[in-house]
Amino acid sequence: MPASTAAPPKSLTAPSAHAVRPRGRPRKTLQERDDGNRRAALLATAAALFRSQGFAATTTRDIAAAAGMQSGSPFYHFKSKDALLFAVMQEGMRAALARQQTTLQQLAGQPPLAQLRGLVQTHFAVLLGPDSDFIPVMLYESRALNVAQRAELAALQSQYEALWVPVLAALHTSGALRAPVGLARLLILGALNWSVQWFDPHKAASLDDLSDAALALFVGPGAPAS
Amino acid sequence: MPASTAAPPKSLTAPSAHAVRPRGRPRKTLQERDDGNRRAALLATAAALFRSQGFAATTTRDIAAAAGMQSGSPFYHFKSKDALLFAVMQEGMRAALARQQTTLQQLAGQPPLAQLRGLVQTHFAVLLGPDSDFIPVMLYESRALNVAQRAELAALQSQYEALWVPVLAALHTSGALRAPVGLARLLILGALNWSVQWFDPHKAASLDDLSDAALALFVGPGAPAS
DNA sequence: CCTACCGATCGGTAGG
DNA sequence: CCTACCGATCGGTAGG
Repeated sequence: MPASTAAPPKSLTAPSAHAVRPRGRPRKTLQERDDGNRRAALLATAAALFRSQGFAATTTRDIAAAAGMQSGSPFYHFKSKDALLFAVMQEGMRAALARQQTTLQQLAGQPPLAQLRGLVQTHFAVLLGPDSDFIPVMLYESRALNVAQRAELAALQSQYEALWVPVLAALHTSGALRAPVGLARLLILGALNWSVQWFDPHKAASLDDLSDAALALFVGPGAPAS
Repeated sequence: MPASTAAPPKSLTAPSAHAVRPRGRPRKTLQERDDGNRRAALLATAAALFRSQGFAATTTRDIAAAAGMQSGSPFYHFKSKDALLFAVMQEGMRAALARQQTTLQQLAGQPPLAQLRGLVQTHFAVLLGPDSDFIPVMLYESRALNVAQRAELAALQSQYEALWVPVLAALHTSGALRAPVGLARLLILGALNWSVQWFDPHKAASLDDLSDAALALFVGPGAPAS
Protein backbone atom coordinates (compact mmCIF):
# COMPACT_ATOMS: atom_id res chain seq x y z
CA MET A 1 0.00 0.00 0.00
CA PRO A 2 1.53 3.28 -1.10
CA ALA A 3 2.10 5.74 1.65
CA SER A 4 0.57 9.15 1.33
CA THR A 5 3.62 10.84 2.75
CA ALA A 6 7.14 10.30 1.61
CA ALA A 7 8.73 9.47 4.91
CA PRO A 8 12.49 9.38 4.97
CA PRO A 9 13.85 5.88 4.80
CA LYS A 10 14.22 4.20 8.12
CA SER A 11 17.80 4.72 9.13
CA LEU A 12 19.97 3.68 11.99
CA THR A 13 20.82 7.20 12.95
CA ALA A 14 20.83 7.78 16.63
CA PRO A 15 17.59 9.33 17.73
CA SER A 16 18.17 12.91 18.55
CA ALA A 17 16.15 14.95 20.93
CA HIS A 18 14.54 16.86 18.14
CA ALA A 19 14.15 14.33 15.42
CA VAL A 20 11.64 15.66 12.96
CA ARG A 21 8.77 13.44 12.15
CA PRO A 22 6.34 13.85 9.30
CA ARG A 23 3.15 15.47 10.32
CA GLY A 24 -0.21 13.93 9.82
CA ARG A 25 -0.47 10.38 11.04
CA PRO A 26 3.05 9.15 11.12
CA ARG A 27 2.21 6.17 13.26
CA LYS A 28 -0.08 4.63 10.77
CA THR A 29 2.29 5.34 7.96
CA LEU A 30 5.22 3.86 9.77
CA GLN A 31 3.22 0.86 10.73
CA GLU A 32 2.08 0.09 7.24
CA ARG A 33 5.45 0.57 5.74
CA ASP A 34 7.54 -1.18 8.33
CA ASP A 35 5.35 -3.59 10.13
CA GLY A 36 5.96 -6.54 7.87
CA ASN A 37 9.69 -6.10 7.81
CA ARG A 38 10.06 -5.38 11.46
CA ARG A 39 7.78 -8.15 12.46
CA ALA A 40 9.66 -10.63 10.33
CA ALA A 41 12.96 -9.37 11.69
CA LEU A 42 11.68 -9.79 15.21
CA LEU A 43 10.59 -13.32 14.45
CA ALA A 44 13.94 -14.30 13.00
CA THR A 45 15.83 -12.64 15.83
CA ALA A 46 13.68 -14.24 18.47
CA ALA A 47 14.01 -17.63 16.83
CA ALA A 48 17.79 -17.40 16.85
CA LEU A 49 17.93 -16.36 20.49
CA PHE A 50 15.31 -18.83 21.65
CA ARG A 51 17.26 -21.56 19.94
CA SER A 52 20.64 -20.68 21.35
CA GLN A 53 19.62 -19.61 24.86
CA GLY A 54 16.22 -21.14 25.39
CA PHE A 55 12.94 -19.30 25.76
CA ALA A 56 12.98 -18.66 29.49
CA ALA A 57 16.60 -17.51 29.48
CA THR A 58 16.02 -15.03 26.66
CA THR A 59 14.65 -11.65 27.66
CA THR A 60 12.50 -9.48 25.51
CA ARG A 61 15.27 -6.90 25.93
CA ASP A 62 17.73 -9.33 24.34
CA ILE A 63 15.46 -9.69 21.37
CA ALA A 64 14.79 -6.00 21.06
CA ALA A 65 18.48 -5.16 21.17
CA ALA A 66 19.36 -7.81 18.60
CA ALA A 67 16.66 -6.43 16.33
CA GLY A 68 17.84 -2.87 16.85
CA MET A 69 14.90 -1.73 18.89
CA GLN A 70 14.31 -0.34 22.33
CA SER A 71 13.20 -2.56 25.14
CA GLY A 72 9.51 -1.89 24.92
CA SER A 73 9.18 -2.07 21.17
CA PRO A 74 8.66 -5.79 20.65
CA PHE A 75 5.33 -5.36 22.42
CA TYR A 76 4.20 -3.10 19.64
CA HIS A 77 4.36 -6.11 17.33
CA PHE A 78 3.50 -8.94 19.70
CA LYS A 79 1.17 -8.93 22.64
CA SER A 80 3.52 -10.86 24.87
CA LYS A 81 6.75 -12.78 24.94
CA ASP A 82 4.65 -15.89 24.83
CA ALA A 83 2.87 -14.78 21.69
CA LEU A 84 6.24 -14.18 20.08
CA LEU A 85 7.33 -17.70 20.87
CA PHE A 86 4.13 -19.10 19.48
CA ALA A 87 4.47 -17.07 16.29
CA VAL A 88 7.97 -18.44 15.79
CA MET A 89 6.74 -21.98 16.13
CA GLN A 90 3.71 -21.50 13.97
CA GLU A 91 5.71 -19.83 11.24
CA GLY A 92 8.30 -22.60 11.35
CA MET A 93 5.74 -25.35 11.29
CA ARG A 94 3.83 -23.88 8.38
CA ALA A 95 6.98 -23.49 6.34
CA ALA A 96 8.15 -27.01 7.14
CA LEU A 97 4.80 -28.47 6.21
CA ALA A 98 4.77 -26.62 2.92
CA ARG A 99 8.26 -27.80 2.05
CA GLN A 100 7.46 -31.43 2.77
CA GLN A 101 4.27 -31.27 0.76
CA THR A 102 6.24 -29.94 -2.17
CA THR A 103 8.79 -32.69 -1.74
CA LEU A 104 6.15 -35.39 -1.83
CA GLN A 105 4.41 -33.87 -4.80
CA GLN A 106 7.65 -33.96 -6.72
CA LEU A 107 8.14 -37.60 -5.79
CA ALA A 108 4.62 -38.74 -6.55
CA GLY A 109 4.65 -42.13 -8.20
CA GLN A 110 8.19 -42.86 -7.12
CA PRO A 111 8.89 -45.90 -4.96
CA PRO A 112 8.44 -45.49 -1.20
CA LEU A 113 12.16 -45.60 -0.54
CA ALA A 114 12.73 -42.59 -2.76
CA GLN A 115 9.91 -40.79 -1.02
CA LEU A 116 11.40 -41.55 2.37
CA ARG A 117 14.74 -40.22 1.17
CA GLY A 118 13.02 -37.01 0.14
CA LEU A 119 11.26 -36.66 3.47
CA VAL A 120 14.50 -37.23 5.35
CA GLN A 121 16.47 -34.80 3.21
CA THR A 122 13.88 -32.08 3.55
CA HIS A 123 13.59 -32.70 7.27
CA PHE A 124 17.33 -32.26 7.72
CA ALA A 125 17.24 -29.14 5.59
CA VAL A 126 14.49 -27.69 7.73
CA LEU A 127 16.37 -28.50 10.92
CA LEU A 128 19.92 -27.70 9.92
CA GLY A 129 19.92 -25.68 6.74
CA PRO A 130 19.63 -21.93 6.24
CA ASP A 131 17.06 -20.11 8.34
CA SER A 132 16.70 -23.18 10.48
CA ASP A 133 16.00 -21.71 13.88
CA PHE A 134 12.24 -21.93 13.85
CA ILE A 135 11.69 -25.67 13.97
CA PRO A 136 14.35 -26.37 16.60
CA VAL A 137 12.64 -23.80 18.78
CA MET A 138 9.36 -25.58 18.25
CA LEU A 139 10.92 -28.92 19.06
CA TYR A 140 12.70 -27.89 22.21
CA GLU A 141 10.66 -25.08 23.76
CA SER A 142 7.07 -26.23 23.47
CA ARG A 143 6.98 -26.59 27.25
CA ALA A 144 6.51 -22.86 27.49
CA LEU A 145 3.26 -22.82 25.53
CA ASN A 146 -0.14 -22.69 27.11
CA VAL A 147 -2.76 -25.30 26.44
CA ALA A 148 -4.52 -23.51 23.61
CA GLN A 149 -1.27 -22.76 21.82
CA ARG A 150 -0.13 -26.31 22.22
CA ALA A 151 -3.35 -27.63 20.77
CA GLU A 152 -3.08 -25.38 17.75
CA LEU A 153 0.46 -26.49 17.09
CA ALA A 154 -0.42 -30.11 17.64
CA ALA A 155 -2.74 -29.91 14.66
CA LEU A 156 0.09 -28.79 12.42
CA GLN A 157 2.38 -31.42 13.85
CA SER A 158 -0.17 -34.10 13.15
CA GLN A 159 -0.35 -33.01 9.56
CA TYR A 160 3.39 -33.17 9.33
CA GLU A 161 3.61 -36.63 10.78
CA ALA A 162 0.77 -37.83 8.62
CA LEU A 163 2.92 -37.21 5.56
CA TRP A 164 5.29 -39.90 6.74
CA VAL A 165 2.80 -42.61 7.57
CA PRO A 166 1.88 -43.91 4.09
CA VAL A 167 5.52 -43.98 3.09
CA LEU A 168 6.53 -45.87 6.20
CA ALA A 169 3.57 -48.20 5.89
CA ALA A 170 4.54 -49.11 2.35
CA LEU A 171 8.08 -49.81 3.43
CA HIS A 172 6.84 -51.89 6.32
CA THR A 173 4.67 -53.94 3.99
CA SER A 174 7.55 -54.55 1.64
CA GLY A 175 9.74 -55.67 4.52
CA ALA A 176 12.25 -52.87 4.18
CA LEU A 177 11.12 -51.34 7.44
CA ARG A 178 10.95 -53.90 10.18
CA ALA A 179 9.68 -51.97 13.19
CA PRO A 180 5.96 -51.23 13.67
CA VAL A 181 5.00 -48.12 11.75
CA GLY A 182 3.91 -46.06 14.72
CA LEU A 183 7.02 -46.62 16.78
CA ALA A 184 9.20 -46.43 13.69
CA ARG A 185 7.86 -42.98 12.96
CA LEU A 186 8.60 -41.79 16.48
CA LEU A 187 12.06 -43.32 16.54
CA ILE A 188 13.02 -42.08 13.09
CA LEU A 189 11.87 -38.53 13.71
CA GLY A 190 13.66 -38.63 17.03
CA ALA A 191 16.91 -39.67 15.40
CA LEU A 192 16.56 -36.81 12.94
CA ASN A 193 15.44 -34.22 15.48
CA TRP A 194 18.33 -35.00 17.79
CA SER A 195 20.76 -33.91 15.09
CA VAL A 196 20.06 -30.37 16.23
CA GLN A 197 22.13 -31.19 19.30
CA TRP A 198 25.28 -32.33 17.57
CA PHE A 199 25.33 -31.30 13.92
CA ASP A 200 28.11 -28.88 13.06
CA PRO A 201 28.06 -27.59 9.48
CA HIS A 202 31.72 -26.69 9.71
CA LYS A 203 33.16 -30.06 10.42
CA ALA A 204 30.65 -32.85 10.33
CA ALA A 205 29.24 -34.66 7.40
CA SER A 206 27.09 -32.89 4.87
CA LEU A 207 23.34 -32.98 5.02
CA ASP A 208 23.37 -35.51 2.20
CA ASP A 209 25.80 -37.69 4.12
CA LEU A 210 23.44 -37.51 7.04
CA SER A 211 20.47 -38.45 4.94
CA ASP A 212 22.30 -41.39 3.42
CA ALA A 213 23.34 -42.65 6.83
CA ALA A 214 19.83 -42.33 8.17
CA LEU A 215 18.36 -44.21 5.23
CA ALA A 216 20.95 -46.94 5.56
CA LEU A 217 20.24 -47.22 9.26
CA PHE A 218 16.47 -47.39 9.04
CA VAL A 219 15.62 -49.36 5.95
CA GLY A 220 17.03 -52.71 5.16
CA PRO A 221 18.80 -53.43 1.91
CA GLY A 222 16.35 -56.20 1.28
CA ALA A 223 13.77 -54.10 -0.46
CA PRO A 224 14.75 -53.05 -3.96
CA ALA A 225 14.39 -49.35 -4.51
CA SER A 226 11.84 -49.87 -7.22
CA MET B 1 6.05 -8.61 51.21
CA PRO B 2 3.55 -8.10 54.04
CA ALA B 3 4.30 -5.37 56.48
CA SER B 4 5.94 -7.07 59.38
CA THR B 5 7.11 -3.80 60.71
CA ALA B 6 7.33 -2.66 64.26
CA ALA B 7 9.50 -5.59 65.10
CA PRO B 8 11.32 -5.01 68.33
CA PRO B 9 14.86 -3.91 67.66
CA LYS B 10 17.48 -6.49 68.11
CA SER B 11 18.85 -6.43 71.54
CA LEU B 12 21.17 -3.52 71.49
CA THR B 13 21.78 -3.74 75.16
CA ALA B 14 21.59 -6.86 77.19
CA PRO B 15 22.52 -10.14 75.59
CA SER B 16 20.50 -11.72 78.35
CA ALA B 17 17.27 -10.37 76.98
CA HIS B 18 14.58 -12.88 76.45
CA ALA B 19 14.42 -14.48 73.08
CA VAL B 20 11.64 -12.79 71.19
CA ARG B 21 10.73 -15.91 69.33
CA PRO B 22 9.40 -18.96 71.06
CA ARG B 23 11.81 -21.80 71.08
CA GLY B 24 11.31 -25.28 69.90
CA ARG B 25 10.47 -26.82 66.58
CA PRO B 26 9.65 -30.32 67.63
CA ARG B 27 8.95 -31.46 64.13
CA LYS B 28 12.23 -31.14 62.34
CA THR B 29 15.19 -30.71 64.60
CA LEU B 30 16.59 -34.20 64.37
CA GLN B 31 15.90 -35.02 60.78
CA GLU B 32 17.42 -31.94 59.35
CA ARG B 33 20.71 -32.78 60.90
CA ASP B 34 20.87 -35.48 58.31
CA ASP B 35 22.60 -33.59 55.62
CA GLY B 36 22.83 -36.47 53.21
CA ASN B 37 19.10 -37.02 53.13
CA ARG B 38 18.23 -33.42 52.61
CA ARG B 39 20.80 -32.99 49.91
CA ALA B 40 19.55 -36.05 48.10
CA ALA B 41 15.97 -34.87 48.46
CA LEU B 42 16.91 -31.53 47.00
CA LEU B 43 18.60 -33.21 44.06
CA ALA B 44 15.60 -35.39 43.30
CA THR B 45 13.20 -32.51 43.70
CA ALA B 46 15.27 -30.23 41.52
CA ALA B 47 15.63 -32.93 38.88
CA ALA B 48 11.87 -33.39 38.70
CA LEU B 49 11.19 -29.68 38.39
CA PHE B 50 14.00 -29.01 35.96
CA ARG B 51 12.66 -31.80 33.81
CA SER B 52 9.07 -30.71 33.80
CA GLN B 53 9.54 -26.93 33.67
CA GLY B 54 13.06 -26.43 32.42
CA PHE B 55 15.96 -24.98 34.34
CA ALA B 56 15.43 -21.30 33.65
CA ALA B 57 11.71 -21.47 34.37
CA THR B 58 12.21 -23.21 37.70
CA THR B 59 12.93 -20.97 40.67
CA THR B 60 14.95 -21.94 43.68
CA ARG B 61 11.82 -21.14 45.64
CA ASP B 62 9.93 -23.79 43.67
CA ILE B 63 12.55 -26.33 44.60
CA ALA B 64 12.68 -25.30 48.21
CA ALA B 65 8.91 -25.49 48.59
CA ALA B 66 8.72 -28.88 46.91
CA ALA B 67 11.41 -30.14 49.24
CA GLY B 68 9.67 -28.69 52.29
CA MET B 69 12.18 -25.95 52.92
CA GLN B 70 12.17 -22.19 53.12
CA SER B 71 13.30 -20.14 50.19
CA GLY B 72 16.86 -19.56 51.27
CA SER B 73 17.60 -23.06 52.42
CA PRO B 74 18.73 -24.70 49.18
CA PHE B 75 21.74 -22.40 49.32
CA TYR B 76 22.82 -24.10 52.51
CA HIS B 77 23.37 -27.25 50.46
CA PHE B 78 24.36 -25.81 47.08
CA LYS B 79 26.32 -22.73 46.34
CA SER B 80 24.07 -21.62 43.51
CA LYS B 81 21.17 -22.67 41.36
CA ASP B 82 23.72 -23.48 38.70
CA ALA B 83 25.63 -25.78 41.03
CA LEU B 84 22.41 -27.60 41.78
CA LEU B 85 21.77 -28.18 38.10
CA PHE B 86 25.27 -29.45 37.60
CA ALA B 87 24.96 -31.82 40.57
CA VAL B 88 21.77 -33.25 39.10
CA MET B 89 23.47 -33.90 35.79
CA GLN B 90 26.63 -35.32 37.29
CA GLU B 91 24.69 -37.62 39.59
CA GLY B 92 22.53 -38.78 36.69
CA MET B 93 25.46 -39.38 34.40
CA ARG B 94 27.42 -41.33 36.99
CA ALA B 95 24.46 -43.55 37.72
CA ALA B 96 23.75 -44.14 34.05
CA LEU B 97 27.35 -44.99 33.35
CA ALA B 98 27.44 -47.46 36.22
CA ARG B 99 24.27 -49.16 35.04
CA GLN B 100 25.52 -49.57 31.49
CA GLN B 101 28.83 -50.94 32.69
CA THR B 102 26.99 -53.51 34.73
CA THR B 103 24.84 -54.39 31.75
CA LEU B 104 27.83 -54.98 29.53
CA GLN B 105 29.62 -57.01 32.16
CA GLN B 106 26.65 -59.31 32.41
CA LEU B 107 26.60 -59.71 28.64
CA ALA B 108 30.32 -60.28 28.20
CA GLY B 109 30.95 -62.95 25.62
CA GLN B 110 27.48 -62.70 24.18
CA PRO B 111 26.98 -61.77 20.53
CA PRO B 112 26.98 -58.06 19.66
CA LEU B 113 23.26 -58.03 18.95
CA ALA B 114 22.50 -59.19 22.48
CA GLN B 115 24.84 -56.56 23.84
CA LEU B 116 23.13 -53.86 21.81
CA ARG B 117 19.80 -55.04 23.11
CA GLY B 118 21.10 -54.68 26.65
CA LEU B 119 22.45 -51.20 25.99
CA VAL B 120 19.15 -50.10 24.48
CA GLN B 121 17.07 -51.59 27.28
CA THR B 122 19.20 -50.01 29.96
CA HIS B 123 19.20 -46.69 28.13
CA PHE B 124 15.41 -46.67 27.99
CA ALA B 125 15.25 -47.62 31.66
CA VAL B 126 17.55 -44.74 32.55
CA LEU B 127 15.48 -42.31 30.49
CA LEU B 128 11.97 -43.50 31.23
CA GLY B 129 12.01 -45.83 34.22
CA PRO B 130 11.79 -45.00 37.92
CA ASP B 131 13.86 -42.09 39.18
CA SER B 132 14.46 -41.06 35.60
CA ASP B 133 14.56 -37.29 35.87
CA PHE B 134 18.30 -36.84 36.04
CA ILE B 135 19.37 -37.86 32.57
CA PRO B 136 16.58 -36.03 30.74
CA VAL B 137 17.65 -32.91 32.57
CA MET B 138 21.19 -33.50 31.40
CA LEU B 139 20.06 -34.07 27.85
CA TYR B 140 17.82 -31.06 27.55
CA GLU B 141 19.27 -28.40 29.87
CA SER B 142 22.99 -28.50 29.27
CA ARG B 143 22.76 -25.09 27.64
CA ALA B 144 22.63 -23.56 31.09
CA LEU B 145 26.03 -24.90 32.14
CA ASN B 146 29.18 -22.87 32.07
CA VAL B 147 32.22 -23.96 30.13
CA ALA B 148 33.98 -25.75 32.96
CA GLN B 149 30.88 -27.68 33.93
CA ARG B 150 30.23 -28.62 30.36
CA ALA B 151 33.73 -29.93 29.95
CA GLU B 152 33.46 -32.06 33.05
CA LEU B 153 30.19 -33.55 31.88
CA ALA B 154 31.54 -34.10 28.41
CA ALA B 155 34.10 -36.48 29.86
CA LEU B 156 31.38 -38.61 31.39
CA GLN B 157 29.36 -38.48 28.20
CA SER B 158 32.34 -39.65 26.20
CA GLN B 159 32.74 -42.62 28.48
CA TYR B 160 29.09 -43.42 28.03
CA GLU B 161 29.23 -43.24 24.27
CA ALA B 162 32.44 -45.25 24.19
CA LEU B 163 30.55 -48.20 25.60
CA TRP B 164 28.48 -48.34 22.46
CA VAL B 165 31.23 -48.11 19.89
CA PRO B 166 32.68 -51.63 19.98
CA VAL B 167 29.22 -53.14 19.88
CA LEU B 168 28.17 -51.02 16.94
CA ALA B 169 31.46 -51.64 15.17
CA ALA B 170 31.00 -55.39 15.45
CA LEU B 171 27.49 -55.12 14.07
CA HIS B 172 28.72 -52.95 11.25
CA THR B 173 31.39 -55.48 10.37
CA SER B 174 28.88 -58.30 10.33
CA GLY B 175 26.60 -56.30 8.08
CA ALA B 176 23.75 -56.07 10.55
CA LEU B 177 24.31 -52.35 10.95
CA ARG B 178 24.55 -50.62 7.63
CA ALA B 179 25.24 -46.99 8.51
CA PRO B 180 28.73 -45.74 9.40
CA VAL B 181 29.43 -46.37 13.07
CA GLY B 182 29.90 -42.75 14.06
CA LEU B 183 26.72 -41.47 12.51
CA ALA B 184 24.87 -44.60 13.53
CA ARG B 185 25.76 -43.95 17.17
CA LEU B 186 24.49 -40.38 16.96
CA LEU B 187 21.30 -41.32 15.16
CA ILE B 188 20.53 -44.28 17.41
CA LEU B 189 21.09 -42.36 20.62
CA GLY B 190 18.99 -39.56 19.20
CA ALA B 191 16.12 -41.89 18.47
CA LEU B 192 16.29 -43.19 22.03
CA ASN B 193 16.75 -39.81 23.67
CA TRP B 194 13.80 -38.34 21.84
CA SER B 195 11.53 -40.86 23.55
CA VAL B 196 11.58 -38.53 26.54
CA GLN B 197 9.36 -36.25 24.50
CA TRP B 198 6.58 -38.69 23.73
CA PHE B 199 6.76 -41.76 25.92
CA ASP B 200 3.78 -42.19 28.20
CA PRO B 201 4.01 -45.09 30.64
CA HIS B 202 0.25 -45.14 31.04
CA LYS B 203 -0.76 -45.80 27.51
CA ALA B 204 2.11 -46.40 25.16
CA ALA B 205 4.09 -49.52 24.63
CA SER B 206 6.19 -50.97 27.39
CA LEU B 207 9.89 -50.32 27.66
CA ASP B 208 10.50 -53.78 26.26
CA ASP B 209 8.24 -53.08 23.31
CA LEU B 210 10.23 -49.94 22.70
CA SER B 211 13.51 -51.78 22.87
CA ASP B 212 12.30 -54.43 20.46
CA ALA B 213 11.10 -51.82 18.00
CA ALA B 214 14.38 -49.95 18.18
CA LEU B 215 16.38 -53.09 17.60
CA ALA B 216 14.20 -54.07 14.68
CA LEU B 217 14.58 -50.61 13.20
CA PHE B 218 18.33 -50.32 13.50
CA VAL B 219 19.77 -53.75 12.85
CA GLY B 220 18.90 -55.84 9.91
CA PRO B 221 17.52 -59.30 10.29
CA GLY B 222 20.44 -60.60 8.29
CA ALA B 223 22.72 -61.16 11.22
CA PRO B 224 21.74 -64.15 13.31
CA ALA B 225 21.53 -63.37 16.99
CA SER B 226 24.22 -65.87 17.85
C1' DC C 1 18.04 -24.68 58.03
C1' DC C 2 15.07 -20.28 58.93
C1' DT C 3 14.19 -15.14 58.99
C1' DA C 4 14.44 -11.10 56.83
C1' DC C 5 16.09 -8.75 53.36
C1' DC C 6 18.62 -6.64 49.11
C1' DG C 7 19.95 -5.40 44.40
C1' DA C 8 19.04 -6.57 39.89
C1' DT C 9 16.21 -7.89 36.38
C1' DC C 10 12.14 -8.77 33.86
C1' DG C 11 7.61 -8.62 31.31
C1' DG C 12 4.73 -5.34 30.31
C1' DT C 13 2.42 -0.57 29.87
C1' DA C 14 1.01 4.62 29.32
C1' DG C 15 1.52 8.08 26.49
C1' DG C 16 3.46 10.26 22.78
C1' DC D 1 8.44 2.54 17.68
C1' DC D 2 10.65 5.30 21.80
C1' DT D 3 10.70 7.16 26.67
C1' DA D 4 10.00 6.45 31.16
C1' DC D 5 8.38 3.71 34.33
C1' DC D 6 6.05 0.05 37.51
C1' DG D 7 5.05 -4.12 40.16
C1' DA D 8 6.59 -8.55 40.73
C1' DT D 9 9.94 -11.84 41.02
C1' DC D 10 14.33 -13.86 41.49
C1' DG D 11 19.03 -15.54 43.02
C1' DG D 12 21.49 -14.94 46.69
C1' DT D 13 23.10 -13.45 51.54
C1' DA D 14 23.81 -12.01 56.72
C1' DG D 15 23.04 -13.55 60.85
C1' DG D 16 21.20 -16.57 63.96
